[in-house]
Amino acid sequence: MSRKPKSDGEAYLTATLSKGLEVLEALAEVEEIGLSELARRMEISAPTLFRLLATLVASGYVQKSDSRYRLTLKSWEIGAKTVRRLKLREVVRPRAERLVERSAESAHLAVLQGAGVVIIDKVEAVQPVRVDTYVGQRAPAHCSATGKVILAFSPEDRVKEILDQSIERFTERTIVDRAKLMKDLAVARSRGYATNRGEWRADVSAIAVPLLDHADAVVASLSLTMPTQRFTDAAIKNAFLPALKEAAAAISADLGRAP
Amino acid sequence: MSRKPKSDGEAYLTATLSKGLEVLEALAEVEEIGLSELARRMEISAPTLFRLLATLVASGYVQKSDSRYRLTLKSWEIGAKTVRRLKLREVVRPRAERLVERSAESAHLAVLQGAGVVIIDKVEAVQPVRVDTYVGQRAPAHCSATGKVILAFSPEDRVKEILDQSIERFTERTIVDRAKLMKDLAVARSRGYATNRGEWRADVSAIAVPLLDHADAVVASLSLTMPTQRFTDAAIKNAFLPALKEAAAAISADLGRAP
DNA sequence: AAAACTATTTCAATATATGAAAAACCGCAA
DNA sequence: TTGCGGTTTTTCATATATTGAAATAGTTTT
Repeated sequence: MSRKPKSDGEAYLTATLSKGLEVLEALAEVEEIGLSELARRMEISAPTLFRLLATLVASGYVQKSDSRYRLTLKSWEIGAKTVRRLKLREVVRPRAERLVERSAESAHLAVLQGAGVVIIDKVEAVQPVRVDTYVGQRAPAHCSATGKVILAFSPEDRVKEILDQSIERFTERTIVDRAKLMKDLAVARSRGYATNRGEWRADVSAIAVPLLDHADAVVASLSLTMPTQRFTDAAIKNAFLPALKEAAAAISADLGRAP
Repeated sequence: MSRKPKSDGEAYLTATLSKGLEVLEALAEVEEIGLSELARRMEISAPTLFRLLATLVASGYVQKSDSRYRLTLKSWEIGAKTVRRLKLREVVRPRAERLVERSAESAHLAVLQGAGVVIIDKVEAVQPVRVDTYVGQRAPAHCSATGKVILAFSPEDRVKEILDQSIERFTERTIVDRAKLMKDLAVARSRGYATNRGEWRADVSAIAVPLLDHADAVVASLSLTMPTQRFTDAAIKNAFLPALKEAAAAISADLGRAP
C-alpha cells in the first residue's frame, strides 16, 4: 500500500488549487481587503484573483461585502474537527487549570505540526502583565520551550529532518548553531524539561515538559509562559517545575490508561 | 467601490479550486483515508484526486504517510487568526466562567455565520451527564437557542434570507412551519431570551440571551446547554435566566465601552 | 465633470486539468 | 515461488478550464 518516495516531489501539482489556498492564507493576514490591493500583494492578475475569490465565496470560505473580502470561520470549523480528534485537550484541560492555579502563570498545550508547534489549548493566568499568545498560534520548534521539549524526546532522525528546515534567528538569544542546539536538547532530555529565555520573542520565557503516551512516545507538551522578569531560578525550582511535573505525570498516566 | 450584484452569481468559478476544497472538507469527516476510498466517496477519478491531494500536501493542509491521508492543523491555524480578531472571546470568557459557576451548566458563546451559528468558545460545567458540543461546532440557526436568539434580534430581511436556506427538520420538536417560527422569534425578542427543548438534538435543551454592542446590534449569543432533564421551568426561572441576564448585561456593557 | 481609482466582463490564446489505460506496487493465497 | 485482486502512481493525447489584455462599468477624488 506504500510507494517508494518520488524523486521529483514537485510534480503532479494543480496550480489553481495552490493559488486558491494562497489566497486563503493571504486573507488570514488581514482584517479585510479589496481585490486590487490583494492582487498587488500576491502579484496575481485581477481577473484571476476575482475568479478565485468568487470560488472561495461560493464555497463558503470567504465573505464578500461591498467588494471587500474577509475570511469566514469555515476553515476554522474544518480545523476544529481535526483538533477535536486529539482527545488530548479534554484530558489536559482540568490538569492545566490546576497548574495555572498553582503557578499563577499561563499554561499552553502544544503539538508538533510540520516544522513547528501549534498551541492547541491555553489556560490564561490572571496577571497584570501577560504574554500575547493564542490558541491556534504556531511557534518555531527550535526556540520555544514547548518545541524544544518535544524535539528532545523525539527520535533523532525526526529531529534532524525538522532542524534541516528551520533554524531561523529571531533574537540574539536564539540558538542557531546546530551543535549547541543538539546539546541543549540533550540537556532537556536528561532533565526532563526545556526552557526558553527570550530565544523566540524578546522578554518572553517559558518552561515546558513532555506529555508521553503509553509507549513513552511524546505526543505534546505542556508549558508555562510568562514575561522573562518573572522567570526566576527560584520560581522555576520551587513553583513551576514541581507543578509542571505533577501535571505531566497525571496527564501521561491518563493517556497511558486510555484505549 | 461596490458593484451592483450580479444576476448570475454562479459564473466565474474555478472548478479545480472548488474540488480541492471539497477534498479538504471530505477529509475533515474522517480520521484518515486512502486514495481509492476517497475517490469512490467523492465520485472523482483517482488520478485527479491524486493530484489534488499532492497539492494539498505540498501546501501543508494534508499529511500523507504510507499512502494514507489526513488533515493537518493548517486550516485550523488560519481559522484561529480569524477567530482571534473577534475580541468577543476575551471579553466573554471571565463572565462565562462565573456564569458556569452560578448555574452549574455549560456555557457557549456563538456567532452567526452563514446560515447557522458557530460555537466560538465554551466553558464546560462539571456534570456527570453532559452534552456533547465543541468549540468550532456549527449549529442550525432555526432550532438552536443560540441561533434563534440571534435571529430574534436581527433585522427582518436578514432573518428571511437565512430561513429561506434552512428550515430542516431534525426532531419531531423542530419548528419547521415558517409562521410558527416567526412567532417563536417574536416571543424571544419580547422576552429577551430564546429556548430550545430538543428541537435540534433529542434530549438536549438550551437557553440563550443576545449579546448586544453599543448600537444595540446583536453580535453573538451566550447560552446554557444541558440535558433536557435538567431544563426545568423552576431552574430556568430561578437560576439560568437571572445568571444569563446578569452575564449578558455585563458583557454588553463591556462591548459598549470598547472602542 | 474630468481624472484616477477600483471592480467586472469579455474573449481568443494557451496552459492546465482530465481520465483511460498502463505500469508499478503490495498483501495474500496457493 | 507465482499469480491474483487490490491499491497507488505515471504517462499521454485530448478536451477544457484558466489566463491576462483590454474593454466596460462603477466609485471616489479633485
